[in-house]
Amino acid sequence: MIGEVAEKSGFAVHTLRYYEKIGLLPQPDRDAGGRRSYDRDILVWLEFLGRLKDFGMPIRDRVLYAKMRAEGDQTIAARRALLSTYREELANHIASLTETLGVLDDKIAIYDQVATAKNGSRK
Amino acid sequence: MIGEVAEKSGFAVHTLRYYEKIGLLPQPDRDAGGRRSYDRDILVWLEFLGRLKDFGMPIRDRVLYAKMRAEGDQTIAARRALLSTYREELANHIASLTETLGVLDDKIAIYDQVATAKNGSRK
DNA sequence: GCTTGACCTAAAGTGCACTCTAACAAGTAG
DNA sequence: CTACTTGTTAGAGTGCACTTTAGGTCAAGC
Repeated sequence: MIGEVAEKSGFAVHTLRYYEKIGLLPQPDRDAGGRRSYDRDILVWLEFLGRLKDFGMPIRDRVLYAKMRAEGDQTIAARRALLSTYREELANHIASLTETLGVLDDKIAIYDQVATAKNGSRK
Repeated sequence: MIGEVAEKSGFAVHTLRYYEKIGLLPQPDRDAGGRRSYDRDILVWLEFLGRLKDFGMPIRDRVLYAKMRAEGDQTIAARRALLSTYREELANHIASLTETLGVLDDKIAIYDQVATAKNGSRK
């Protein structure tokens, strides 16, 4: 079962066990042979964790978020606050990356100009 | 002099020496006491390196780019190709981050709804 | 002349986030 | 019955990008 979740989620089997150990994933049920048997909604959670990871939330805070989530409704305000902080950071980051995209486009355009000038002068 | 560049660029002194050792920065001139004396345009280069770093270009490729740059015009096509590859990657990354921003906003909105429902039911 | 502070080098250490190893168990196909 | 696959654990190892340490030089101020 862990292999299947690994394949569908894109995380390695090792990574799933590691995530479980550090508290990012809930302790799954086990089958008769002691193997992990996951709920289907684990994939939704993993997809969300992947997003948190992709934009740079450190694993520490992902763990914190996961633990609060496991504690239920009384942590909603704290979870909202945590996500809000990262939401702002992400918005700033996107703005800065968009600027960088423009810088790269400018650079590439300049390289093209240099190349064209060379071809032109070579006639 | 290295302290001044560190302060203006935002990179630590140690990091500047490390960057020099791995070939990201040119070997600067030295003064009588053997201290690094940088050209003013080092700051422009550092700012660009910072951008390459920020969007996730690994140091390996930053070094490759720096080395090609040092080799002069004959590497322009290769440099253009390298930047183009990362430009595409960056555009995709920005798209995915923008999607994630939406996901976060949705989550936050849901948390707000839950909080409102609670206050309402509490009367 | 001594201290302070900025600089120097080479090399070891750090923190993050996995990733792999070793040694084993259990179920399945031929 | 044997081989193969998939799973189990604890703990060691890896790669990246710095970051710190150890041990030193040099110029300026008191």
